[in-house]
Amino acid sequence: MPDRNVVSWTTLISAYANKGMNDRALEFLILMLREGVCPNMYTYSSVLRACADLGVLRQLHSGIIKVGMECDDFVRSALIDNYSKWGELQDALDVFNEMVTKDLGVWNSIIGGFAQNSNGDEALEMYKCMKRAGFAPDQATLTSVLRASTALALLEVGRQVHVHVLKFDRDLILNNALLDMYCKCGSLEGANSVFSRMVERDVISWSTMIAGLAQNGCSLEAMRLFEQMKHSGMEPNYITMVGVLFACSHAGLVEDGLHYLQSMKRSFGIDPGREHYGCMVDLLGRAGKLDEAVKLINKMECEPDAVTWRTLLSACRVHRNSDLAIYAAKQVVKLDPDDAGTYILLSNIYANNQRWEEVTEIRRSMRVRGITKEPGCSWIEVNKKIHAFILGDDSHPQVDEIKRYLNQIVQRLMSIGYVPDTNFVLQDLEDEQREASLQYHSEKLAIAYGIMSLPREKTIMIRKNLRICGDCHTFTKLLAKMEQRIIVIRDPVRYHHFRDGACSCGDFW
DNA sequence: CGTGAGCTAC
Repeated sequence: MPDRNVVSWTTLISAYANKGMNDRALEFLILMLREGVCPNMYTYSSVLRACADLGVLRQLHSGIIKVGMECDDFVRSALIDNYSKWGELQDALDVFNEMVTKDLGVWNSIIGGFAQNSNGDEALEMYKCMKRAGFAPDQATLTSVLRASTALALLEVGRQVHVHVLKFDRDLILNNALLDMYCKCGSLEGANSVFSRMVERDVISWSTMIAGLAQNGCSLEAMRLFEQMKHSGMEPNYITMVGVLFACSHAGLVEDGLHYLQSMKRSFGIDPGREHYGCMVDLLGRAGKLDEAVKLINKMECEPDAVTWRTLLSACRVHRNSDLAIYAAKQVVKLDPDDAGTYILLSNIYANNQRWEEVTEIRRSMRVRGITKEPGCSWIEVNKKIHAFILGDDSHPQVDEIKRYLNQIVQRLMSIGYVPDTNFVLQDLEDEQREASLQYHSEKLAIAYGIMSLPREKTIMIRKNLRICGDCHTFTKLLAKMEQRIIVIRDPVRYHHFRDGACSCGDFW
């Protein structure tokens, strides 16, 4: 038998890891340990890449510590990366903090870990520390930082990052992230300019731009870009088609949507999945074809999930169909038992129909499960600082001034026909959110602050934790017209792009 | 001889 040293074992393990044959890679690690060959840092960083089980990861980690291999940058970076993949950020951070010196790869791993786990604040904080420690960001760093700015809707931070991106202006992944940042921060000018300057575009670039146009209320442009994409010879993928159907639904193109859904398998070899059906339910729902939407859900090859039913529920709300709303809401609750908004909406519908027993039952099951609705919170970026407004919380230093200003706005709007909307039956607002405090919903405060503080040409970009209520939606439409401002509110589900008295969602959300 | 980190979705 030939002599097998650590290198030959490692070569083998690394090859399996590269091919995604994770079980094989682990088997060979065990075999080599059994033969008494001690793994080195190359072995561990390869096998960590192949580890797809959190328990095994922890075992490997302790093994690594036993042999003193945890001081290697590659090994630590692989550990951080793998813990992040499982969402175990505390473990990732512990590994990171134990190190005295860190190389760029390790910084990239921890920044990427936070960015990918929607922990944008931490990612940006780490990025600052990294620069303070004297490291220059590379493509991977900047991509993660862009992702963090995107998640937080921080256009100004994203613009600053753009300056660094210029050094790597041929990096496709980085440009794609930049494109997405501009789209999600409501700057189609920025996105168009990046897209037109890219020397190379892949399917992700096109898909990002198509979805971005549609999200910002430019569905017809999105459809035109899709035609251009096909014309250029680029093959659409699963995600491209989600964007295309999303555009169809926002533009009310019922026929086109049905056509693409039916033909995408034949034309592009893509089987329609949950996301495509979701767009179609949205499309049919907007058009008021609720029965057809239900039929489509029943016809899906894949199981509908909570998002699918929530989409139908939205349609029921817009078209004021209480019976179907109750049915859809029950499905949502079944699949997502912690969704406070749906319980509240259901209870409001029952209350409106004097079905008090059901109201009591729902309130009881919320208590039992410990479900409470978190207060509405809105964020806005002004002078590179994030200002948070929480319903019923007056801690913003200028809160009195902002409220005075908001009251003036409301007065002016009422003089041109704004009537506060107090129909809450098919909304998920709690009792105390309905009355006097309606006037001070967090997005209204954030918008008022934005108008006070930002120059007229700047888009007012708000991020919200809950969906916008009907009254705030009407208020913002009228305000955008009266003040001639562009206002973007990004709620957890969709974008509302207000301009000239209209919203990109078409009053459907 | 054999190692890490970044992009699009209802």
